Amino acid sequence: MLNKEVTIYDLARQLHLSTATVSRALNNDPVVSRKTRETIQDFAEQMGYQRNHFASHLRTSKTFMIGVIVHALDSQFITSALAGIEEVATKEGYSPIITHSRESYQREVSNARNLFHRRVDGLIASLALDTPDLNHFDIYQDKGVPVVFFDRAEANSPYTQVVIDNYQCGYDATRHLIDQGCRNIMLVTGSLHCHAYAERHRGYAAALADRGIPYQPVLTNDLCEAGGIAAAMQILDMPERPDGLFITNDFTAVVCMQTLRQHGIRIPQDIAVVGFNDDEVCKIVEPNLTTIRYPGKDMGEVAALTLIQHLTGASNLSVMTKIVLRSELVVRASSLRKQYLT
Amino acid sequence: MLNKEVTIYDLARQLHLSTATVSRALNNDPVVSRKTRETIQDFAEQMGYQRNHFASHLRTSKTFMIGVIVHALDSQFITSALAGIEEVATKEGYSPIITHSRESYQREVSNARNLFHRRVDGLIASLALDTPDLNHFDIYQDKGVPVVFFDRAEANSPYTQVVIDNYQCGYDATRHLIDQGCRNIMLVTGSLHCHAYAERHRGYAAALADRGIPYQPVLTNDLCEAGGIAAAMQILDMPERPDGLFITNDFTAVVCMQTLRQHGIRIPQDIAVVGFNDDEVCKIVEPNLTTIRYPGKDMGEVAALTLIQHLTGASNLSVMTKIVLRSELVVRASSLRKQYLT
DNA sequence: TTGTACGCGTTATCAG
DNA sequence: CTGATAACGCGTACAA
Repeated sequence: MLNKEVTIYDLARQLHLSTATVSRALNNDPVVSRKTRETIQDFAEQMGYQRNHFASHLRTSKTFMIGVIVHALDSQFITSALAGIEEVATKEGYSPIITHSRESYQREVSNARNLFHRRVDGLIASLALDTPDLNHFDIYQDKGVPVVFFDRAEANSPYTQVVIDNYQCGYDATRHLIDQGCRNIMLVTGSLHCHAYAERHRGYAAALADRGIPYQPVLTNDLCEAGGIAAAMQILDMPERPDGLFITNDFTAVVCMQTLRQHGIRIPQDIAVVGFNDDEVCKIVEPNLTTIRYPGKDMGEVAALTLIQHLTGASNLSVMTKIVLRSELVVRASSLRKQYLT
Repeated sequence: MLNKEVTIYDLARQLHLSTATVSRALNNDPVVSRKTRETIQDFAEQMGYQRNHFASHLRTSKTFMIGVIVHALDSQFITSALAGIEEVATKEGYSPIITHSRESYQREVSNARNLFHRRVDGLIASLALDTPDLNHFDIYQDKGVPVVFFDRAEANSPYTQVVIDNYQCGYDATRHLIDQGCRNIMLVTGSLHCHAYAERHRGYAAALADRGIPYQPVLTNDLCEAGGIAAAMQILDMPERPDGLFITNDFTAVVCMQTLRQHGIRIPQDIAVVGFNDDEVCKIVEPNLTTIRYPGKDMGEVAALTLIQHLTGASNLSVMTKIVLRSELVVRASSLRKQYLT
C-alpha cells in the first residue's frame, strides 16, 4: 500500500548515473546517447517508474490540463462537443477538467476561478445564458492563458471563438418556412441577451423582412420541457395562431409539437415546425422534425485542437478571432406544409 | 502577462514573518494567533495570492482530483450520472477529470493508467462492454487509491460498487410482459459478458421459469441505432414472431419499435415492448415506452459522495462492497397489450 | 555525452 | 506562538 514511489533518484542510483541524465533520457532528449536512453527507459519501465507531474509542473509550469466550462450537461449537442474535446485532448496528451455552470453566471465565475487556480494550460468555455460580461476571464488574459469559446460566445471579445453562423441558420430556417407557405411565423427561443440566440433572431427577422412578412413578437423561455409545453399553451390561446414555428432547440420543439398535437393541431398542415441542433430525437418524433444540423463533435474537436495547437506553438490564437463551422438545414416532415396547401 | 506569481515568500517578506507562519495562517492553522492569521489572510487576498496546488501537492501528495472513466458519453443515463458526480465533487472541493473509453477495453486501460499517473485521489468508473478483468485497477489497489464502480461493475471484486438490482429489473420487466399476456418474450440486450446485462438476463429467465414459459434465444448487440434496426429486421424474418420484447436500452428499443411499425407491426397489440433507463425519449415516441427508471443523477451523486467521504475519513469504503439504488418499472402505452386481448 | 547543484512553492519538523 | 530549514521530485544552467 505505501510502496514508496520510484523516483529518478532511485533509477539514477541503481544505474550509476546522474539524475540529470535520467531526467533527460525520460524526456527522450537526443543529447543523451541512444543506448543510455534505452537502458534508462527500459529500466524505468521495469521498475514501474511514473513521472510525478506535480514536481515536473512545479518546474515547468505546464500542467497538460485543459479546463472546460459548459452551460449544460443535459444536451446532446454539448455532450457531443465534450466527446470531441475529450478525444482530441487525450490524443494530444492533455486531460480535460470538465465543469458545469448549469446556466448560472455565478457558477460560471466560480468554475473559471477554480480552473485557473488549478493552473490549467488553457480553457474552453461555453457561456451561461445570463452571463453579462467576460470579466471573470480577465485573469486568464492577464496571465496569458489561452481561452477559446465555443457555441455560446460573446460578439466582440479578444478571445477566439468556434461557432456556427447563427444569423444564417435563423435566416435559412425562416426562409424555408416561408417557402412552405407560412406567413405568420413565430420564433420561440432563449434569452436574446445571449449572442447566439440574438443572431438567430436577427436572421429570422431578416428573412421575414426580405419577403415583406410581418414580424411576430418573439416567445423567449428556457428551452426545456416546461418551456415547450408553455409555448404550446400560449399558442393555443392566441386568437390568430401562427402557421409556422421556429424553435431554437429540438427537445423543446418536440415537446411543443406534441402538446399542440394533443390539442388537435395538425403538424405540418396547421403549423409547420423547425427545430435546432439535429438531436437524435428528430428522427423519432412523429412527424420527423426539420432542424438545423449543428455539428457538436466537430465543434469540440476544433475548439480543442485550436487551443492545443496554440499551446504547442503550432499556431497562434491571437490572429484568429473566429472559426465558423458548417451548419445546414435538414428538411423532414414537420415542416413540409406546401403539399397540403390548396 | 508574465506577472510573477505571488508566493508565500513575498507575503512573508513584506509582513516580516516567516514562510512557515504564512503557510500555517493560510491553512487556517489555529496554532497561529488569530490576529496574525487575519493579517496574513487579508494581505494575501489583497496581493492576489493564490496557492500553487502543485507545490502543495508535491508535499502532501493530495491532489483533490477525482478520475472518472465512463464507457460512453452519448447516453442520457451516463451524462446524468456525470452531472451528479460533477455537482458533488465541486461542492466538496474536488475536480473530476472525465475520460471516455468508448466501450473499448484498451482505452479503458489507458485511461486508468493516465489518471493514476495524474495522481488522482480516487477513481469512479463504469466498465466497457468487453472488459475481461480488473487487473488494470491493481495499481490503484496497491497504492491504496480508492476506486468506486457504478452502473457497470464486476460481480466479485474488492471494490465498492454503486448499482441497481439488475436481476430484479429484468425480472420485473419480464413479469410485466407476462402479465400483459405475452407468452413468447424475447430479450434484446448487450453482451452477456457484462455483468449488468447478465443479471438482467438472469432476471428475465427466472421470470419466465416461474411461470413455466419457454425461454427464447437472446439477441445481443451493441444497443445503438443500428442494433435497434437489426433486431427489428431479425424479428420480422422470424417464422414465429415474439409477442413481447424486453430491450435493455431505451434508444435501441425506440428505434426497433419504429422499424417494426414501419413494417406493419402494431405496438403493443402485436408486440409489447419494454425498454430500460427512462430516457426522455420514452415520453416522445409513439406509443410511449414502458421502461425501467434508472436514476442516473442519484447514482453519480452517491458514487462521488461515497468516494469523497472515504477520502476525508468520514467513512470507510472497505466495509462497503455494494450500494444498491432504487429502480422501478414505469408502465406506459408500449406494453399495455392486455386490453387488446379477446 | 554526462554530472553537479540549485530552484520551483509548499508543508513539516524541530527548535526556540 | 513563531522561525529556520529540510524535504517533496523534477528540470536545467553550467561545468566537466
